[in-house]
This record gives sequence, C-alpha cells and structure tokens, in this order.
Amino acid sequence: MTSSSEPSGHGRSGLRADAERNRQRIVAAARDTFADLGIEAPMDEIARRAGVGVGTLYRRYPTRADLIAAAFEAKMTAYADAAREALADPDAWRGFCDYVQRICAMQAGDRGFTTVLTMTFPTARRLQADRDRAYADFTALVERAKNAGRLRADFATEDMPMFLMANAGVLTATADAAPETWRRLVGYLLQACAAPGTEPLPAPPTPRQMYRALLRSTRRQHDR
Amino acid sequence: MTSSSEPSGHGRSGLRADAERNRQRIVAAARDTFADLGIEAPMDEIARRAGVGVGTLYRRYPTRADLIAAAFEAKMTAYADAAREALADPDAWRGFCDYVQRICAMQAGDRGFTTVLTMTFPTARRLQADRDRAYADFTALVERAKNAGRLRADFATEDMPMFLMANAGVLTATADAAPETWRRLVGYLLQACAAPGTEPLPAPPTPRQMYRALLRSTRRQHDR
DNA sequence: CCAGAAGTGGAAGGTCTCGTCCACTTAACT
DNA sequence: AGTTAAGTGGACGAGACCTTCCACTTCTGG
Repeated sequence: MTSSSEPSGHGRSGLRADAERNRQRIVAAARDTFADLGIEAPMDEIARRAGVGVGTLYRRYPTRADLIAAAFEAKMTAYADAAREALADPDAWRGFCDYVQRICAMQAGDRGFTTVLTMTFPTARRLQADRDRAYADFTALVERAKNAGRLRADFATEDMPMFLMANAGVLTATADAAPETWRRLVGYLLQACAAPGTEPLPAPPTPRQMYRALLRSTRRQHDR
Repeated sequence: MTSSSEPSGHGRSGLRADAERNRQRIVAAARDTFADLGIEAPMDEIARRAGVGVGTLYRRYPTRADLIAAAFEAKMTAYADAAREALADPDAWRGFCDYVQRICAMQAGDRGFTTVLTMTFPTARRLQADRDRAYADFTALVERAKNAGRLRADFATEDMPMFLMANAGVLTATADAAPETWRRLVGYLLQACAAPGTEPLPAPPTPRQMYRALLRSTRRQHDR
C-alpha cells in the first residue's frame, strides 16, 4: 500500500499544495475569530472568514480542541518563552513583575487566549508541552524572587493561574467599556505579592485541585 | 368596564390565588436554577422545576431580565444591607474587610448572583435601587477606612466592582475543582488595599466607564 | 493531456433553546 | 350551580449551531 509509486509526495505536510494553503487560511481565520469572539466562536464563522466550506475545516481539524491547539500554538510558545526571558532579567523582582504583567497583557489582547491560558486540553499535546515548560521556568522565577527577599514566602505557584483567572474575569467584563482596567487589578496583585507578607493568606488550592480546575471542559463558559 | 362589580378582587397581588401560588413556585425555581446553572439557564428547565408550563412562566415574566430581577430581589437587598451593617462596625478597617469578604462569599454561593453583581439591568428598577443604596453606603465605608488611615488613599470606589469581576473569574474556573480558591484571592486583594499604598497604581476606570462595563448585555457571553 | 487520488463545499439532519399562541381548565363571584 | 374572566400547558415554528456525507472539482505524477 505504501508503495514508492504513490502519486503523492506533496509538501512536507503531506498535503496537496492547495490543501496546505487552505489549512493555513483556516488557522489564520481561527486566530482572528477566536481573538474576537472567544474560543466558542461558531465553526461556520471561522470557515466563512477562511473562505472555505465547513466540511474542509472539519476534515482538517475534526474537533474544536484540535483547531484551538493549532490556532494558539505560536502564542503558547511565546507564553513559555516569556518565563525564560524573565529569568534572564538580573533583577529577580523586576523579572517576576514584568512576567506577570506581560502574561496578563497577552490575555488582554485576545479573548480566546484569555480562556486558553486558564484551561487545559487533554487532547492538545503541543499546548501542554509549552504549558509545562512555562510552569518549570515560572517555578524557578518564583524561587529566585523569594530568595532575593522580594516575593512573599507564602506565594504559591498555583497563585499564578489564579491571577490569570481573576484577570480573565475583569477582562470579560470590561473589555468593551473600560479595557485598561486589568492593569489596575494586576497592580494590586503585584503589590500584594511583595514581601513581607503582612498577614497570613488562606491556603492555596493544591496542585492537583488547580490541575482539575484547569481541566474544566469547554462547556458554556460561565454557568451551566 | 372597570365597573365595581368585577368578579376580580383577588389578593393584594391582583392575581388569582392559584396564579399567585404558581408565581411563587416560579420564582423559587428560578432562584435554584440560576444558582446551579447561572443566569443563562434554559427557561424550560426553570418551568420544569417549578412544575408549570413555559407558557405560564412567560406570561408572568415576559423577559429573562424580569425573572432575574424577581429571583434576586431578596439577595440584592441583603447585599445592600451588608454595607449598612459594615458601617455599624466600630472598627473602620475591620468593617471594610468583612464587607468585601462577605460580598465575595455571597458570589461564591450562587453562580447566578456572581454574574448579577457584576452586571446592571436597565430594566430592573428594584435591583438598581439596592445597588445604588449599596454604592452610597460603600462610599461611606471607604471614606471612613481611609480617614482611619487603614485603607490606602488611592483606593477607588470602582475597585470594588473590579474585585467582584476578578472574583467571578476565579469562581467560574474553580467552582468545581477548588471551590475555596476565591478566599485566597480576596486575601491578596485586601492586603493590597491596606495603607500605605506602597506603589502608585494604574488609574481606575472612570465611574462612567465602569457603569458601561456593568451594562454589558446578557447576550452570549462575548457579544458577537 | 489524462486518470485517479485528494480535496472541496454546502446541503441536510440533528440538537437545543427561545418565545408565541390558543384550545382547554379552573377559580371566584353571584 | 352557573357564568365568565383568568389562567394554563405544551405543541410549534424559528433560529443558531454542530457534524456528517457525498457528488463534484482540482491537483499531481506520468
């Protein structure tokens, strides 16, 4: 079956040239549409923007999660890179603060990404790999800032996803009417992170709990 | 036609006894359903839980906003009362902190209320009245805590709805897997509110902007 | 230029929710 | 008990979205 005389040879992607072109248009359209409408944007709308039929879209990306993974791959890489870059800052505290602000800013610019960052897709290996990388570097970032005596000792790694969830709430509510509000939230949060922790904080979720929270399905966002 | 001999007389509500009974069952069912599923819960589900037909539900509450107003009237009153009670605390700072925690706890217990608190319904006069009352008392609470030198001077009234939006984000994401997480967020926020403000904060939204943000419609989450 | 594999689009069937409409039931007053 | 206005329920048509399927089109290698 896999004889050497297949008429196929195609490009590296294994797709026919026109199909590969369509695939790229689909991913581009998905990026735009998710950014505008969030990751629950209608598939029809994405197909329309890409100038292809829905059938084509489904053939290439059978599930929404597949499409999301493809659409946010680049951004997730940038997300993971940000932690690495923050570690390069000689000032531990500034590195930490810049990192938090930068990630929150990434959320602010893209409705879809806002959600993707506070969510895990069991199917999307690529995204998960970047997430893991970001996690590892972030842990180092946190340790370093604590050792420098600038980050409160009881800061937990799980606080970062919590911040992102909080930021997501503010962004969802204010995106249209007061799109800069998130900056102020982040300002409060960072100041609260500064050592010394004045008061004890309620316990953070366990890593396992937070993982399960991130796994919550794509279902109708709030409620249901 | 409005002759004195109308067969009607009915109860104070102007409804026939059986109709009034049904109305109450509808409101009760709406409270439960909104708490479980959020304010976008299907009308059919509410009717089913109330044990009435959808027709009956629509006759009494023609729009979702009408039903929401009826369902959350009591809670909104409690919400407004909380500010008044916080003012009764002789300790200005403790009053402030207890208030914020209490309101956030109210959000935590009810998916629908979480949304209602960060949203305004132009149609719902009753809710708006309580919201206004809460606002006035909260303003006093803030002033008092600032004068006591315990609340940072640059705290803005608009920060409270912002906190509620942030809390809503955390609640939405963690409700199932880590339902206590919100407490930690509130812990961070309150510590950041304590005087002296270490650093300047990004500007808060203007009251007008925040008002418009609260007005965002009930529509499909991310508009369209 | 041709044959056939690869790819395409959009119609069609399914699910879900909304909100209306009206033939039927029931409470309330005499 | 009878009359009648008030009230009821749920079937129904509309609309949004999902997902599959297949007759038709297009690319590619020979």
